[in-house]
Amino acid sequence: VSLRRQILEAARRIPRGRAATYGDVAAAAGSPRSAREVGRALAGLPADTDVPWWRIVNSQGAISPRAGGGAVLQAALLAEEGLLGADGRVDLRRFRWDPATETSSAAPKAWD
DNA sequence: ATCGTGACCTGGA
DNA sequence: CTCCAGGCCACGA
Repeated sequence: VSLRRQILEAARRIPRGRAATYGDVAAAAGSPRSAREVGRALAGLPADTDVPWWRIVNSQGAISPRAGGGAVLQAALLAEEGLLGADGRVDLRRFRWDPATETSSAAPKAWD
């Protein structure tokens, strides 16, 4: 369960207004190749978890098609944080979370 | 303990 | 855009 805990701890660090990919979280958890395990860990989260699971999307910036019933809620939450683009996907170029920048609102570097 | 199967993925063709 | 194969981990038999 160690890896799973690592994953959840990493996911919990994602600040508001930012999103991360499954791969990012896996890497932050110390297992870069376990993106799928991230999805599995999220699937088992309790409803009252403090983990911002909705900020985790796939490498395309899209909500995982296998996200189950939570997909709709996820889209709503992402939209609320202004992360969702017009195409229904997160623009990772702008909002991708950098594990190195701890809490900070660390200036999301300007994009263009 | 081993073995087989499945999973909210990812990158390449 | 779709299809294909790889790789890591957890779980049940």
